[in-house]
Amino acid sequence: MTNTNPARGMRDFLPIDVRKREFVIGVIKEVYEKYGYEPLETPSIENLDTLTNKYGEEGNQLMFKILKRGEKLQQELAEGTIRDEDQLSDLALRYDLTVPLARVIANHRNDLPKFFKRYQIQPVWRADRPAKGRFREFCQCDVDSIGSTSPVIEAEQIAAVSEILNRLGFGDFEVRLNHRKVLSGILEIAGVHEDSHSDALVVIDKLDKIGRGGVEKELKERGIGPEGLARVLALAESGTAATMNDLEDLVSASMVGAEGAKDLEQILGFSSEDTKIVLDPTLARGLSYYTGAIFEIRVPDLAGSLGGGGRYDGLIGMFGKEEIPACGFSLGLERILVVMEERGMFPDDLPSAPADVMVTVWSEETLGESLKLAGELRDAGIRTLVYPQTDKLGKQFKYADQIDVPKVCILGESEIEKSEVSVKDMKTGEQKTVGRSSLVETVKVD
RNA sequence: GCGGCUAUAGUUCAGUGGUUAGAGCGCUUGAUUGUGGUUCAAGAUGUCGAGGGUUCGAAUCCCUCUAGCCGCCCCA
Repeated sequence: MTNTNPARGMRDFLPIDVRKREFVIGVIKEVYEKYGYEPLETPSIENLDTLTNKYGEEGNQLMFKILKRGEKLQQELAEGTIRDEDQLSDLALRYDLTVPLARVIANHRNDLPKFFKRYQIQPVWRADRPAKGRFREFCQCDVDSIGSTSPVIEAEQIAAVSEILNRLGFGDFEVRLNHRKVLSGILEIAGVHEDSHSDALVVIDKLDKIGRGGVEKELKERGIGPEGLARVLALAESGTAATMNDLEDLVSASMVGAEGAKDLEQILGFSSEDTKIVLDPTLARGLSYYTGAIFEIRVPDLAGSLGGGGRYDGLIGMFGKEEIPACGFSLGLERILVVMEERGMFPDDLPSAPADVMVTVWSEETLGESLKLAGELRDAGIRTLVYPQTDKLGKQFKYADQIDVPKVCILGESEIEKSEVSVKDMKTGEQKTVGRSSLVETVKVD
């Protein structure tokens, strides 16, 4: 027998799972729409060139690449033009929704408004090792604003995401906020050579996890000198939650650093006091395209984040046309679902039955009559299911019970004779017989 | 990429070297030829994850592989 499990890190969604996903997606869409973001969809597959070198080394490695096909591949193999692994593929599954968006913006600049706000809820793929809340196919819920460098954008996105999480019932999330320019400033002051900045950032990001000793070791491994080391470690000492003043002090000696701090101050100024925003000078984020503010959503239950994002003013320009500023935020649907599942946060009224009413079948001869009755109920907007074959009534009821249908219409010999229907409420066990004309009303009443 | 745990019926799991591998739940049938949930009776279900090894004898011990879960790294 063939293995019936889905491929590693992929999942099947049974009806109840889909209901839960759709409930969360519904809230997300509603809020995004309310803030004036427009829907966008892009293909699952992109040209490999579009995605390569946009995310940093890690991203290149975790991309699902698609083999060249047919004659093209055969020919190239025969000719020996393919020399390494990279040349075997020309397409890849998208790794996130931001880079495809940047491609769309560069491609459709003239068809889109000057300031373009879009949301996009679609799956992305990463060849990562599956873990709690991490899968190889997962759904990202992105919002991005294109065309403006104003910190209003960041504040608005933080507000929208916070509203979503509040509406879903998360009371304890916090938005962690930092700025790539603040990080650059810190590194500049620390005397870290610009070439080592990205390496150093990766290490700084780990401060809260591997501690001072670990950071010292890793910085050394990455060839960052002792004088830089001391300054970067001072950052570790400062802890992760900083005040605006701490932050300004930290970077005052650097021009870029000060710019970043000023940005953050404005973002905070534009944000509601109800939102818990924590300045975290050690937050770095792995994706290489960020240039300005960066943020992340944390909850205590998860080692990872519920979502993250930031400003990427240079990415669209990488597609060879205009430089266009942009900023975005991504919520991880499965992260949200994992926590909601653990905490039992789903509402009780998620549909659990495939229909509101089931019609029984008495015999082969009356099957048509049952179908006709179901048609009448459906015309009245009632979700209706017909037991698909003749069977003992007991079995039909047992099935109705199993699938959790609240009401059953019994259309038996005697009912048909008198042009009546018996309606049984499965919860109370109550049953009454009514004329066909008043059936819809009877079924609709709770 | 590193470390740990797990894999036995549809499912959750018990079974730590000895006859024919068990239980709860679920499933099938009947009590009940027009009525589910409760009850009672009967019944079916297994390549013990795969492959190799040790042994008179392996679900059980050893090795390899595969898959899943939990930490770490990284990420949504």
